[in-house]
Parts: sequence; C-alpha cells; structure tokens
Amino acid sequence: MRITSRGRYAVLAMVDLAKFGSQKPCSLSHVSIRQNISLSYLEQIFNDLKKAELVKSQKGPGGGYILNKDKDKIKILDIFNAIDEKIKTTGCGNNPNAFCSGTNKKCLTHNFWENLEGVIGNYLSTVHLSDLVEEQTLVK
Amino acid sequence: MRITSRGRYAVLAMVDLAKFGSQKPCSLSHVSIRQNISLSYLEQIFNDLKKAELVKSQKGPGGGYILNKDKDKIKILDIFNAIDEKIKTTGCGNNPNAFCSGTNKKCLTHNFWENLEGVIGNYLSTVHLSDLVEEQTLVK
DNA sequence: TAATAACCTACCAAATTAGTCAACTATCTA
DNA sequence: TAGATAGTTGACTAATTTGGTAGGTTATTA
Repeated sequence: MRITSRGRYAVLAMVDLAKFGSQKPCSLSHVSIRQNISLSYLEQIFNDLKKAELVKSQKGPGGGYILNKDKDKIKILDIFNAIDEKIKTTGCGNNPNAFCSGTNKKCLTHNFWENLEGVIGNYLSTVHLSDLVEEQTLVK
Repeated sequence: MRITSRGRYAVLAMVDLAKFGSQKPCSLSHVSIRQNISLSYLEQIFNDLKKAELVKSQKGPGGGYILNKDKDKIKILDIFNAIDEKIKTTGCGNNPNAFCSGTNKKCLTHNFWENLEGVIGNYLSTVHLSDLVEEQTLVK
C-alpha cells in the first residue's frame, strides 16, 4: 500500500505552485530547486497537470506555470486523477465486467477492497490545495 | 496508490481459511485451487502469517493451516503487518529523524501524507476477518 | 536576437513484483 | 516401516514499474 514518488512529487509541486505561483507564472526550475525534484521529471508531471487543466503555462522569459483554478477549488484527488495515480486495491481493476483473479466471479474480498478505495478517495476529496498551503506553517 | 498482489492474496487466503479452516487444518493446495493463487506463492505468504502467529501449521496427511485466533479477533491490519505490506505514503518513511526528499526539513506535504496513512490504518483496524467471511454471501 | 522556459521524445538502470523450481523435512496412515 | 502428504527453505527469473537522464525543438519576450 504505497504511493509513487510521481504522486508525492505532483502534490508537493502543486503546493509549491500554490505558494509561489498563484499570482504570476512560476518556472519549474524554481520549483525544482525549492523542492529538490528533478526538472525533467517535473516537466513530465506538469504535462499531465496541464492536460487536466489544473495549471496553465506561459512560455518564454518570465513564463512558467500558474494555477488554473483557485487553490481552494483543487482537491488532492484531482491531482491524483490528473497524473493517473490510481487508487487501485482490487485485483480486477473495478471493471464491472472483469472477474477477480481469473475466476468466473468476484472474489471473496472484492467488496472489502472497494470499500477501502472509497475510504481513501473520500479523504482525498475532502482535502484541498489551500489546506496544505496553510498547514505547512505548522510543519517543523 | 496500490496494494500488491501479495497483500491481496494474503487477505483472500485468510478469508478462505476462515471459511474452510477454522475447525480443522486446511491445506494450501486447496486454498490454491479455490482462490486461484499459485501454491508456491501461498507457501511464502503463509510462512509470514505463521511467524506473526495468525495461523498454526500441521504437517503430514490431513494437515494444513488453521487460524490461531478467533476470526473476529483478527484485524485486516494484522494481516498487512504480518506480511510486511506497509502503509507508506510519506517520502521519508516516517522515520522521525529522517527528512523528506533530501532536504533538511520535513516537506510541505509531510503532515498530509501522515494523515492519509492514519485514515487508511484506522479503517484496516476496524475490519476483521469475520466481517469479510459474512460479507461474502452478498458478493455476486 | 539571445536568453529563457515550456514541450517533446527516446532511452535507461534499478527496484519491485510475482512468481517458478528444486530439494528437503516432518508426520501421518496404511 | 514405506510411502504419501504437506510444510519449509532458498535460489533463481521474467516482466513490469519506477524514477529518472539526455537531447533536441518551439515559442516568447526583454
């Protein structure tokens, strides 16, 4: 039960952007330095965030990325979805037509895993980017 | 955010055992067939479950594995812990002395990830093996 | 027009996962 | 007591995922 670095970086970078790029564009090289994340890797991640319309980009000098919505309108779950960080605990991938573990029916634990996904998804829907920007002052 | 097959199999196999092996030993070859899990892989998993004293083993004909506790005393979290299926969302591994992402302090999102771990761990503590054994009659 | 910064594509190495295979040991039963 | 059953252990491996790197192209603006 773990999250990928990609997911962790995406959330971290978005919090950074909410702090430093809510008014004017903020370059990824700055995010890269502040948060210690590889620039090329950030570029890949922001490609996806842009497709999901969570951020806008501006090329050229003085350009960079800027939030496309209010930070209290962006859920952490939105970020997960944007970069395809799946909440996936079932074996069948939640496809209603698929069956678990190669058998001809849902496995004994299917409902349990779906419930767990619900618990996680629900939490990620309640937390917004703005919550993390404010909270970080509490972090040592 | 996903779980490994190992974790999924462990829970599934324990539910199977709770159904078929709460009175007398149940061989892994039977679990293997019923749940469509590789026997050798199950053996590795049950090795860990045994070390954690969630199951007992009995060699020889008529032997197999049997639950070592009441099924309503075994939390899903216990199974996760037994097979070392970690709930790990932070980058620093929750080591209080470690820092996130190579920096000299906790990252902006550290508290958020710890809270998420709490939400998941809490849910896994509330569900017991007995809940899944009963629930499966509802599964199509 | 030079510098900046996003954009795009290909490639790669390490780690993890999900097993397989083979040999061995203990125990029960016929 | 022989043989079948069933757990135990360790080595190995193929496939996938992860976490990048490298290099170039395009757009913008000072």
